[in-house]
Amino acid sequence: MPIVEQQVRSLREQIVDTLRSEVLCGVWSNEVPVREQALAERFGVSRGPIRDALLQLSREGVLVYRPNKGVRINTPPVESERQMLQTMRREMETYCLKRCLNQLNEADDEQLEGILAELTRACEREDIRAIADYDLALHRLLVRRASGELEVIWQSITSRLLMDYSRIDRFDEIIAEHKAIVSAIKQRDFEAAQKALQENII
Amino acid sequence: MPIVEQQVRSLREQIVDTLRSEVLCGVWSNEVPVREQALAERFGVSRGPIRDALLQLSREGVLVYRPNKGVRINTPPVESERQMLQTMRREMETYCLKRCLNQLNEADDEQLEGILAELTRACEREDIRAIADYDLALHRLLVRRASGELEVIWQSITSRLLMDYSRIDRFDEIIAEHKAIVSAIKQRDFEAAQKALQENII
DNA sequence: TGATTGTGAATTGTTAACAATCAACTTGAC
DNA sequence: GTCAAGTTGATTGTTAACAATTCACAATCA
Repeated sequence: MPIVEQQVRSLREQIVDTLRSEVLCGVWSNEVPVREQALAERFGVSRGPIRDALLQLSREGVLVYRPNKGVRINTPPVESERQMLQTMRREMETYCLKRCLNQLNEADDEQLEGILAELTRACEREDIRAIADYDLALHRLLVRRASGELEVIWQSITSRLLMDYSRIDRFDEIIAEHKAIVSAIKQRDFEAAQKALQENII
Repeated sequence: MPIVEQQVRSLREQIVDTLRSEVLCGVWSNEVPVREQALAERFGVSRGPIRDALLQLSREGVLVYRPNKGVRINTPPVESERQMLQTMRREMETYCLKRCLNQLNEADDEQLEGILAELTRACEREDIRAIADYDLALHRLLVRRASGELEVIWQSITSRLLMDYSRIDRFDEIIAEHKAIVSAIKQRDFEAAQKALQENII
């Protein structure tokens, strides 16, 4: 079983995930414009799926789309906006935790442990991109188990929050926080899990 | 000056707005599958822009996309999920109100009055679709003035909430509530406007 | 009968060519 | 030298044809 569940993913979704991961981790420069043709050649596909992916990321708030001018990387939210989005993310993940906690099974627990292990390894080698990916994968799992239909909204909020990736630094804290979350979830302890979640989303 | 500001809108965005409005007002049957070719012929364009629009509406939670199987209309959120989304919407619009209130100008006031007038007329002729459109247009104006980048998230949440359009019935209440909102905004009275907003988002 | 496997029409996914648009540059009059 | 209009190259927007996939239905076999 794969660590991160990977059902049938369309070409577009694979491209979206790759590009989002890169943008959020600051791999892309804000100066260099995003060109469809260049991306198409890189992924070995035509411009069609690339356009799909860019449109989706625009709709997600990662990129900004301007008619006839393509896309550019969005700017991070201002501080007050960021705080509001944080509040919303906490609200949403708390809801998802409450809703999914009692219907999680052993396979879910194993998957959480798997993601946690990968996250730990990513922290050890200080791989920012992998850290962000597995961090989000863990939270995403909870959202998905609660309601697949909330995932798109959750993703938009979280992507906006990650637009300034400044918080990814204290690696040991990241590991400790996520260990606490997984541990509480495995014990089906809602209060503890919620507390751990709140402390992780800062 | 148009009632609802309508800058340069791409073909795709026009299609998205039309389709969203129709789906949310229950014009579409949940049974009849959505076919790209049929929509393309209806709008007099090729399947490309239609695909773009359907993908965007999927990302918005109005439609559900399944690889190689097209899209279907999403189901309304369960009650607990609905309440959580309501909380988030209130949170967000309160923030937007606070942020934009003091930088609104007379033109904005006029626009709000214009939307309110259209909303009233729509209520009088009991045009559900127009009611929903102008209702959202009023709220959207506040969100846009606060932060154009929040609009996509706001739209996702609101679209999900409108998936069951059951609340659109007491027309006189709708008018009164929005009159209160616009009145308080024109006086730049944050407390009153917030209160009116909270009572409108139920 | 019931399950399974082909078969073909319908539908979505992808591609490449073409049209429309934009931005930068050149040209030329003043 | 400066500004305006025209030109050109690059980029996005749209289209229609083609490829891949799915679904319904019929044919086959145990």
